Amino acid sequence: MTLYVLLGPTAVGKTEFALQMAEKLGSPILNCDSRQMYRGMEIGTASPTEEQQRRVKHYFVGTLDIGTYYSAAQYEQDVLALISELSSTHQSLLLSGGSMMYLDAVCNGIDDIPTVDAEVRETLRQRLLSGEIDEMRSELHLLDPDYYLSADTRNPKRVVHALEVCYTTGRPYSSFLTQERKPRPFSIVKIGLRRERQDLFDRINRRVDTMMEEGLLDEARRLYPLRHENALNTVGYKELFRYLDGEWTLPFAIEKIKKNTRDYAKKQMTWFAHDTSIQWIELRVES
RNA sequence: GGUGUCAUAGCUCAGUUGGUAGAGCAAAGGACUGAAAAUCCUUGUGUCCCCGGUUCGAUUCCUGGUGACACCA
Repeated sequence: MTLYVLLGPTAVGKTEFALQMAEKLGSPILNCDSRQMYRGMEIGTASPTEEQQRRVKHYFVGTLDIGTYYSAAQYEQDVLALISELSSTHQSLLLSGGSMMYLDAVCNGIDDIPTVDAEVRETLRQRLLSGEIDEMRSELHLLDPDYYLSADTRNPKRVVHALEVCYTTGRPYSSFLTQERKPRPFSIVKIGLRRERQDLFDRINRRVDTMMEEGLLDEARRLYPLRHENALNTVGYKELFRYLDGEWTLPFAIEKIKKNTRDYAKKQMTWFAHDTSIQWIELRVES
């Protein structure tokens, strides 16, 4: 069995390319976009349409309720389980998406770290909110000096997560990090889509305008009551929430969506650039 | 045609009482092991519109151009 992994920055044109590829391979599409997995965010995440989903069977699209906890590690398990099930009837399978860490979890595996205790998580979250980051940094320095040295301790998320693991397990966070690559019972072929930067940025800007025409603002209004859920800390929604809160004007929020999407695309390209196993396909400007 | 104001980074502008300049936005580079479309870090040399003058030294002051805008005819 061969797993084809189609990846690339947001708005590069993965969805349509994946459909054609899936039809050729006779494979369903295993989605690897962390935000398209949530139900109710179809416009803002440029999810495959119902029509596209009729063309090819999709997995991991709109399967989660907003507010459901999900992670790259869970995704790894779910995808591996599905692949093992489908591999009895398929020679080739197609995974497509741009969520870097999720892709990495499927292709290389992610270390087995115990699930963080919900109470510990909440306590640390509160402490962070009340400005105790310096104390938390000191605690991490004490509990896991190795990790403290190598980690970016200016990034609160890194400090918090490492501490979460230290407190729930009673062991240093770094003791769970093996750097080992997990073997897979199938071969992996990675195909990357890319475009000239200006072309990609033009597509992003245009796509945001199209989303607005398709009713992104209404979608955001509908989701507004859930705005504090992590799934909605997402480009396209977080900016419109600030408009709805009266902090930003609508044109300003739209410019921010475009800018943040461009930044996201850059971040994806930086990540993918290190992966020498990717075979790149250069897409050209469409008229 | 006359008078006035302005001309500085890709854009909008600040500033230098004369010692060659800095913000915002845009842009660029990077990190990443469990909510990652998240989170975090780094990056500002540009004929200071052009020619000449004064000066040890001009982007800054002066003459003359050119362009933009405003007002008056």
